[in-house]
Amino acid sequence: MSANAKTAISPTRSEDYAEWYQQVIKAADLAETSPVRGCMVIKPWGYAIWERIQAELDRRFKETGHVNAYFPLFIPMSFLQKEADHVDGFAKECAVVTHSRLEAGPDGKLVPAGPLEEPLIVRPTSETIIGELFARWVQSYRDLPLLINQWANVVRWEMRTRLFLRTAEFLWQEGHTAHATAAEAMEETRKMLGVYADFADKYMAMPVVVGEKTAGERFPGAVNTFSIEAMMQDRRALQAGTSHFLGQNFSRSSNIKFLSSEGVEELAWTTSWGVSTRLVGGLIMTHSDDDGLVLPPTLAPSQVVILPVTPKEETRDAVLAACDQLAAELRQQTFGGEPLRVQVDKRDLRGGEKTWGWIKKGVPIRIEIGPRDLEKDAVCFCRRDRGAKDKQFTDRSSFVAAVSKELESIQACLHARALAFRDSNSVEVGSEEEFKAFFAQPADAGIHGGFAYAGFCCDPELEDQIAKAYKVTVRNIPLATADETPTCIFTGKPGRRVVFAKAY
RNA sequence: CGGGGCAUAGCGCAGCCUGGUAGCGCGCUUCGUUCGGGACGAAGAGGUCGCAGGUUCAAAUCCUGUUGCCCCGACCA
Repeated sequence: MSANAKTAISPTRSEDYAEWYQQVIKAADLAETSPVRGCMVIKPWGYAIWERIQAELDRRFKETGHVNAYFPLFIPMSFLQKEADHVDGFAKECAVVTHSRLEAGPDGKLVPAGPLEEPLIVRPTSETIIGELFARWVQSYRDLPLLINQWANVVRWEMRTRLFLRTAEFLWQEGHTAHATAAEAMEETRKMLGVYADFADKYMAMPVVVGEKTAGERFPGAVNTFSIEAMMQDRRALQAGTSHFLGQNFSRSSNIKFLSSEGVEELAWTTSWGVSTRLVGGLIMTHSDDDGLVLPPTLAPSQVVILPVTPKEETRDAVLAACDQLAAELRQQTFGGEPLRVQVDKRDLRGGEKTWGWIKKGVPIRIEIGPRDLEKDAVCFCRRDRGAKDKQFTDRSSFVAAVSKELESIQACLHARALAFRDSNSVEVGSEEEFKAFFAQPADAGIHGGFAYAGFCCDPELEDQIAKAYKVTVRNIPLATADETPTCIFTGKPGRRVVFAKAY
């Protein structure tokens, strides 16, 4: 980065959005591509964010009665085959294990040997293998509901990858539940969708549109799929989480049966729901600016970083001691019910370099403490959601007393900003002409469109044509207006109120 | 899987057309001067030029093959 650049990230969002995204990840040291095609390496700062996401979601899953378990990475090929739609959906992108060992070939190079009787696939998702186990575990209605979650990696052999948003291997959680009745399974599906929506909104400060997917966008094998959709700063939609009502499809294929209280053998009703490391991508594209990553305080691995300013050797020790003491005091404060995460950066680096490093990493509050502050018992601090030059001075004790409020304010500002952005790029569309005009705006550095709400008849063939013609898809049928029955802007038939957007 | 591009120091690139001692910027190390801020100077470390063959007295450079990456399409919970 050149010293006279106006922004820490180059290019800026408006110059080249896709490249800006890559550069933010690089500048914040979140992740990088690996020697393995399509796979990413998540670096400590990026992984710490994922750990924050995990911790909070795990807490919410436990709160709603779920327990964690772990199922095999490998799935016998025959399992995938049991559910017809499921095969169609995933067969094209499966990594397949066919051998059990390596041997030296004639030229001394290793070759696979010991062919397996039945090839194994690396899980692209675990419905089939978990279904097999559920069938063992469930005999009676007393065994239900079965509420299981798994934190795991999955592999989907993608053609084109982007860090966090689409990689061949990614980390996620997949909840899998079995219930005695359809109503209960549907309630579970909706409940977990709600957990995701609330988490995204409150914890990630990322507003989402909660709704049901159309038939064309449904999870392979599901009866209904629901999603949360967030608007990124290029106005495209990111599917940030999904929750599926699987009906009895997987119970039938995996034979998950139970004896009801009336002594009748019935198939269980199952659900599955997941979010992945894609959320980190969503986080980046929701809040970050042309100076790099911007983290909401809830998710920031460090919420406050203290930068000692030590211009003279004589005052150095006193400054460092004051920084440590301030850090200790700040750690007594809480945010979101947890002690503040505070770090003192004593690295022997030049001030500007250090400051910009933390700006690019997105730490919510930076504090600078120097000898002059010591004399005045003051602190100088900057909020990441404001400009890099926006310094505030206050006396030390009132800063400590107000720091939690300050973090809350940052969280609220980020959310408000994201919501305002989404709303200002969302329109109601009443006709096909308006639809065309909205999405036909000339692409400017990859930024165009937005969310278009419209009546749509949900005919899968028409949806497909629209996708081909405009590269726009129905993101979902928002639950908030699910009872409305507007006429379709394309056909005039009765339809649903849907949100259209270009999608990741 | 189709079309195009690229592969040379940790990162970004030049050199290739016209074969002849492997270079530049950033970063890194040391020293010095600076420093309430993305500094300056000096001295250093670091590369079998993606890989495998071929042509040649001589290959980063020419030829053939191969692998990987990027972009555009197609595909995509």
